[in-house]
Amino acid sequence: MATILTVDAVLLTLIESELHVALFKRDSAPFKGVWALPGGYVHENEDDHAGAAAARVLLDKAGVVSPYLEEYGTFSGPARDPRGWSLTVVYYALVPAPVLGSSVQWFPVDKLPALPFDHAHIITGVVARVRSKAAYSSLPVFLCGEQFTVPELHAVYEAVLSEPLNRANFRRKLEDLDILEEVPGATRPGIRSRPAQLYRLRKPYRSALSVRERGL
Amino acid sequence: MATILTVDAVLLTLIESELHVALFKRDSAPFKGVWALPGGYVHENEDDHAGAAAARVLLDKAGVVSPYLEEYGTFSGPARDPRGWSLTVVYYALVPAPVLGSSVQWFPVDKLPALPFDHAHIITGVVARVRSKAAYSSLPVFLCGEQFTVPELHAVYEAVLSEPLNRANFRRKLEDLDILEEVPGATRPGIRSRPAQLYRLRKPYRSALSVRERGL
DNA sequence: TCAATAGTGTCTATAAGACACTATGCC
DNA sequence: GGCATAGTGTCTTATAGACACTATTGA
Repeated sequence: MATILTVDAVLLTLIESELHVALFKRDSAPFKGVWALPGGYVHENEDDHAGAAAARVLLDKAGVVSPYLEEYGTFSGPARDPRGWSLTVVYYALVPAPVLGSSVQWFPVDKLPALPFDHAHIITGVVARVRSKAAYSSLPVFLCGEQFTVPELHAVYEAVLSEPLNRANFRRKLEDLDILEEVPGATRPGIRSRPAQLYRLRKPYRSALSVRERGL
Repeated sequence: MATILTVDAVLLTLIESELHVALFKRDSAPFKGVWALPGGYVHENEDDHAGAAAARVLLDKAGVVSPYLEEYGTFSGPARDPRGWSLTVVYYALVPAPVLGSSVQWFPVDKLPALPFDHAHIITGVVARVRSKAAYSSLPVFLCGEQFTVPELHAVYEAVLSEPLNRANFRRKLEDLDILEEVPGATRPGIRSRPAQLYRLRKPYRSALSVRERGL
């Protein structure tokens, strides 16, 4: 069993209404110096489970503590890593502000550089999963900051789903979901227009997501 | 990296309208002789990926080639296996006829014996996933044989979801899904009643599943 | 012919989508 | 005051659920 066991993290954010993924310059072989997903070995003495390893990688490499971190699946085989048979557990996370470190860079998900291993394939799969989940869950709220207005969240959904959503119906379904609460008295000023009420996630939903029977 | 990497398979079937899971008597340590999920190490020279290892385990231990085999997720940590830090990739499969081998036995999913590792936890998760998927996909057809009648499939859905489904509406939604085709001229004789038309999955759906926006 | 289950037609209730309207703050 | 965007009320349309009916076989 010389199997290589790693975790990889697909960190996503929204920049100018486009999904972007965080890539890092690899600092060791193989593919040293090449842009790739942040990842690494599981550390048996510090990681309580594979998900903890992914969280550690995100913290170390991007300084990010993501409230939403979910397993996507595994990728494995004899050919995906030049070192031999390998298996990686892929996690994905959504963050609001694109935190920029020295070696991290954000790339639009449909304009990626050449990627090592099967990372292009992995990103394709995760993006499809996120888009699909957005249609029937509250996933996209994690792309907003702690506080946000309904029109802002509306724009985020439209960006992720890349289709227009009726404003009034969007509000109605948000209301039905009952996952947001008003921030009392707080509004986001409008430029030359009416300010919008600020909302935040209700506590029970801060680290999980809410699912609707039909789409949002 | 002395990490233990395994796959485990949750093989499910329906016996007398109850979900049952296939358990095997372990033939090696740890927990030798104890009922457990079929599983094992990945064989780097024969398994093209972790899913292939799961398929191999199912074939070797249960003689089953399941048309539907999907990854559920990973379970990992320092404590789940007495040998040390371990990670298992869990797959699940649904089969029609409860094939019985010498060392395999079917247990109702809510009346399991004491299980080693975190197998009880794994089964709970998979069963929840299967029940949830049944509500909006064609998953349960894999619990039927190659050919089946609509009333039979109807009963399977009711068993998995454990709630009554309106016959007429069930038929309408099946029709909308358009995943079945009539077996020309073939019917299942009724005892003292009208025989039912036999159907089978259309080819494109024989190894995948179809998803509805709303539930079935 | 009748018991029993297969299969269909149609009405009703609910939820989604469309759209027009009102409200409010900033220039 | 008027422009721009926030926020609401309501009509229409699609889909899900309920239910009653007809159809077909075997005893």
